Amino acid sequence: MPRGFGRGNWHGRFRGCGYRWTIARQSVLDVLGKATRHLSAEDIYMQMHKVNPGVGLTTIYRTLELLVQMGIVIKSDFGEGRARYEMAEGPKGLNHHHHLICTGCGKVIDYTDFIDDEVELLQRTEKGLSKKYNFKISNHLIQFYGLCQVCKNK
Amino acid sequence: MPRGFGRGNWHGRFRGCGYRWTIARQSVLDVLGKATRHLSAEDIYMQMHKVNPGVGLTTIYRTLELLVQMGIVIKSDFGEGRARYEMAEGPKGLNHHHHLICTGCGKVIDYTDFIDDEVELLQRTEKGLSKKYNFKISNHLIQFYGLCQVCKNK
DNA sequence: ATATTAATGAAAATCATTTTCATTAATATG
DNA sequence: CATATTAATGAAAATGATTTTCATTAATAT
Ligand SMILES: [Mn+2]
Ligand SMILES: [Mn+2]
Ligand SMILES: [Zn+2]
Ligand SMILES: [Zn+2]
Repeated sequence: MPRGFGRGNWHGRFRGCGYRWTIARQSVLDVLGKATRHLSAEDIYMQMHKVNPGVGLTTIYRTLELLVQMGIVIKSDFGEGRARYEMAEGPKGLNHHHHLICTGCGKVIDYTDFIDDEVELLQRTEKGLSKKYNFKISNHLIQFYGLCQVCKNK
Repeated sequence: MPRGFGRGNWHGRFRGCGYRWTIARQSVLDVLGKATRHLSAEDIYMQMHKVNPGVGLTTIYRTLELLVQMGIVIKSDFGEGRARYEMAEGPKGLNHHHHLICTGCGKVIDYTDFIDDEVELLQRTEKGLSKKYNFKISNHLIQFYGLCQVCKNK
């Protein structure tokens, strides 16, 4: 195993796609892997700066684009004018979920509840829409907006 | 009725909110009212330029912001890096709908064919989420991504 | 007709993201 | 290990949609 590159088989995964395994890429994955929130590129930059001050913001953008394209990271738009990122697969495995967004304070809650119901409905809806509009649906975006507990009581 | 301002009771609606009724605002509503697609601010600017060359892009942005805030216009993000706008209420009355977005060519299809199940599921989900996360849900965003008929056959 | 001030246009600013280009470092090979 | 290849990187500049600034204009009330 190459020195300095520890856990996971990220190295192999990257090499398998023809990409090099670099400090910057490892570091972005480290930061996202430890994150409990949805991070912006700059959030990641600041976290990383403590450990790897040499890595620039540009590289972070490039790395994130790559990770999204590889399906390792999910990019979301919560309407703040900047993208946010999170690992596609949490510690407990695949992690398809949707978001509850507080329009008061910007807080974002992941939810996986009701996903089963949703999946069934989505399949039916997708089937109907595919047929009616001759559309091959491959993905969906579902977000709920409202006020969180804190903002509600103001 | 004030001269030069024809159809609708927009004037009253604006005055009722303490806003003035201007050529620019009328013109934005004219363009959006006639549109059959989702228009960007610049689309509107170009359309309007033929009729009212004096109105600037800045004013269009300001007007759109106002119209969205008044609930007259809906602002959407289809992932192109620019917002698109459409009337909230079509000629046939209220017009809540979702979008099918082609990732191949960018085409956007409105669909209102909510399967009853979809409405029911949304209500159930909103209810469940509200309870579990103490969230007051007021809105939702649902978009399907895929390939349109044309792009599918390539 | 006039006063008030909201609305506007033009230009500059903002700001997240992307592009450019010279340099660095990951990898393959001997 | 040394070296060649070239993907990856950092810094600085560019991009582009949207917003802000500020002096001017025009909608409204009187
Ligand atoms: Mn999430
Ligand atoms: Mn629409
Ligand atoms: Zn909140
Ligand atoms: Zn298409």
